Amino acid sequence: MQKTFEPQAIEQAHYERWEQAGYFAAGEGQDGFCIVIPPPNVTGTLHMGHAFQDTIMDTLTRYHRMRGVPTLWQPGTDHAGIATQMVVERQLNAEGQTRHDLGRDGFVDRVWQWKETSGGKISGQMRRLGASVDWSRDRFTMDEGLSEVVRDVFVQLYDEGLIYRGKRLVNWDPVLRTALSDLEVLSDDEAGHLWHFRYPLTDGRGHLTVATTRPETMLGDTAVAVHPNDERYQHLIGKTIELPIVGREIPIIADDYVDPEFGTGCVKITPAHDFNDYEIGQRHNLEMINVLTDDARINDEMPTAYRGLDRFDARKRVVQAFEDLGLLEHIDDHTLKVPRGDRSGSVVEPYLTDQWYVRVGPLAKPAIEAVEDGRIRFVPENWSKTYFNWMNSLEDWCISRQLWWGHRIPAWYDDAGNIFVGKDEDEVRRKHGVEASVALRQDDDVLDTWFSSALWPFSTLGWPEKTPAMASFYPTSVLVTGFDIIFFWVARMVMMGMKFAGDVPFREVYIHGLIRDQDGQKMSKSKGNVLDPIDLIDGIDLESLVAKRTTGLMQPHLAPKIEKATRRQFPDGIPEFGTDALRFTFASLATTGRDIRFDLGRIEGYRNFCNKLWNASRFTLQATQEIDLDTVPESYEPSLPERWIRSRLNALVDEVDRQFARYRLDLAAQAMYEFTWHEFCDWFVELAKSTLYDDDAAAGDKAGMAKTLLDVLDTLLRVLHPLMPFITEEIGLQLNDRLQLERESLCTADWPKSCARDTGAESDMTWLQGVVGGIRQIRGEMDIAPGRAVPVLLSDYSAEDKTRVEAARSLLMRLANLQSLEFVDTTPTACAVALHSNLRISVPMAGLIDIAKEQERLQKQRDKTAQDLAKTEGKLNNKNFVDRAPEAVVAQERRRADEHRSTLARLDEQLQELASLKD
RNA sequence: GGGCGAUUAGCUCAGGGGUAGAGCGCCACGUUGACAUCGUGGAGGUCGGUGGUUCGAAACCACCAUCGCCCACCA
Repeated sequence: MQKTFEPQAIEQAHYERWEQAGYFAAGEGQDGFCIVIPPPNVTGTLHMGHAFQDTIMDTLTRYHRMRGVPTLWQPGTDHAGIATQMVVERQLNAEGQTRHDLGRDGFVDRVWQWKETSGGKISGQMRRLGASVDWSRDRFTMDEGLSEVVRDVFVQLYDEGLIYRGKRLVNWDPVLRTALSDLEVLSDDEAGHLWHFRYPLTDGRGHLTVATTRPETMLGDTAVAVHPNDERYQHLIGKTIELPIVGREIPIIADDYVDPEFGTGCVKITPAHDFNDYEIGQRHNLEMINVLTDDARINDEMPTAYRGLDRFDARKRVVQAFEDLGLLEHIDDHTLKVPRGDRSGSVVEPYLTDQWYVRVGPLAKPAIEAVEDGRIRFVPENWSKTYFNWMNSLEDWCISRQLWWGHRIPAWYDDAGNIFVGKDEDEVRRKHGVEASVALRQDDDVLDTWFSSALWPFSTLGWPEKTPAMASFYPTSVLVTGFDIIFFWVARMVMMGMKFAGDVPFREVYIHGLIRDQDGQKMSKSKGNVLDPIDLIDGIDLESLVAKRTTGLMQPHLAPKIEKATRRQFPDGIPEFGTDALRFTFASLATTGRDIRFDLGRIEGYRNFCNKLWNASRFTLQATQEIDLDTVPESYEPSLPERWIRSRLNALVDEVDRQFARYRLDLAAQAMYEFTWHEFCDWFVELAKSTLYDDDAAAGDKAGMAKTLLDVLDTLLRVLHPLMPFITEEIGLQLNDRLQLERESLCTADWPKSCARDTGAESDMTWLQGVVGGIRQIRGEMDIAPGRAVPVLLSDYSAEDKTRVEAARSLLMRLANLQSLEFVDTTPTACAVALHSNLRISVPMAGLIDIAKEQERLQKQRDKTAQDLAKTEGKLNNKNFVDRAPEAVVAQERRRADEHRSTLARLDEQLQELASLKD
């Protein structure tokens, strides 16, 4: 074995072997464990969030696979309608073309081509991460099979009246020229103005003043509203005004919606361009006048001077017109929520169009109940609140998009405008009796990407066929995802899963946090703080990293800033950490429901951990190399360290089981780290040396120790495997020969069963560690060179102390590097002393110890003990405490007080002796 | 306007009614035959504030402060 662990040397070869051997193939049988992957965008690449999520899913999957249940981690990718279409359109633009040059079919072909070249990137990255997905089941949301499921579901929902087509206001993205769902619109505060316009009364008796943030929409005003109880305007209700510029006479109406406190208390009503105004328009039967074209220019119905103007130019023109007419009262600065499309970033317009909707009410009800009654459990629990919050106030879901890339809506129209819905044109004609002579035209729109995503848990498992996979794995076990798509995805999967697959899509939803950079900033290309998980695995030099971060920016002027920050943060680039270290880091950071700052210090620490494990294994193999394990005597009785380490190992297995069950990968990782480094390496390996390196030790004892060392390492590797598959595989296979195992991989090895603890061994070892600790403390604080052996005298010992020392004499000698270890009745005055319970451990001073230094050291201990004693006595002197606290607690405090008193007395005694020595 | 979360060592974070924990960083000593990506020892915190419950609160409750996120139709 190499002296240092080199991840690159082993990772990829192991993965290829695993994949070829089919270890990740879906198991068969009942009660399987299944995770469906949240399908990443097929044209994207994996970012830190994916890597984090994949680590969690892979760890859980590997864990359950080792436990022997049928297991499936279902992989796949999403066609990501808008995102993908934009990527390809941008490519076309770069070639001086638009999608319209190619036409719909040509463009879609082009996207498919891009999908083929790009799709492999993600699977390559997932393989690097060690993801144990069943590649043979890989799916794409626009696969023929999945597309058919989409059509089936659409048709059934339509037939049941749960999908309908309707003309109403939608969120319209005028750059992409498509409708968006409410979720795809993000509203943020932006600085704007509140314009105060005068609208003259038709009767010529003055005017009223409206305040608006959208002057250009006044062209479509069909009323002015005031609050019914607003005394200022009572006399105006029912009158009309003459709309400036347009000259239309429109009514003044009363509606509760108006807040008299805001603005002037008069609101212009534009039902075709504002959601509230739309509602008011419905209530008052107002005309809806559309002002805009689909790319947000003033349309040809409007006064000629405005036609064709972009909405923001039109705004200026309208304001100017009011000013010219003397009707502009004043302009206030005003902060308002501006709705923008999450993809294009353009300001979204409420726009009157025909769209397809899912009637979500009937679907939401069972989906709410499933979480209420615990058939679906959120982890952490509090996310269910977020879920309920949203589910209880659902609006119908606009599912049509005016895009080319996606599932085309299975609806056809005849020339009369009749709608026929069915799987395909043939079926439509049959089902609705449409003659071949009647021309049918398919709807141009495609479905919202999330429509197919909502079907993912059962469409990937083969629904509507009664496949073995459906039988074994539906409902799936757990959905692992971020809180940002609870609404987009989780809720919709629950609704669709219950409606179509007849049960919840998953039993648990594990919600993890967002990966942020070291400063808590969201990672994004434009901030230039993105880390590529592969770069953390393989390392990357500074120049490549700078280049990567500064090319392809949407805002190239940010490049110098990004470059500077990158050079400052990574002066030497990023070193190679390896996949296992990255995975272990993710797991350690996976605490409940909070965002994660990715700290390079952590991953470095876990790379060191890999190296530690590697070297402990190297030791284990080397030190036991020459030993024939068959020579372990049948009567072999394991030594204290062996009994102890096995007991501790059992404790580890229990702990890891417990933490995996509650998705606390951080605590599981911590337990693994603690055991591996601080119990196995720090203590057991050192203790084992006492036997293995002792020329006088019996051959049988050596063989026994060797066997234990190898066994424990093997079990440990299996415990670590779900989190660190590569390094454990590499070492584990090297143990095969020694342990006469025939396994080909740890992927399919048995998960260790935990056994009973050996409490006697654990307390003996705790005692031993205390004694060694006492001596080491003297050594450390007295600056005695580690290489220098010291004599130790023991006094004030109990019979148990004596037995324990004799049983562990050689261990003590080695671990504390002792020259001698003797029991004495009285110790010489000139000693450094450590107290371990009642046992007095003395190191004679001659040549080793400075009296003043020892005095100082003991004084410090004395102060600390006196403080603790005071605290304890304070409690015991409190009558309430003694009367009301549980007996065990009181007894514990009494014991503690006794110990402190005794320690204190003996420290004082020792201090006096040192003082007398000095005189 | 509603809802959620955070506040613990210099940094990043666990914990949780019974004397404050880890990793990293820091200081000291160290080339002992797995590992300097290491070993041993050490320093470092009135657990955001104020009240309450309790024999006992860093933990539970209330309020407050600061920071963050989500949802919501104020023109």
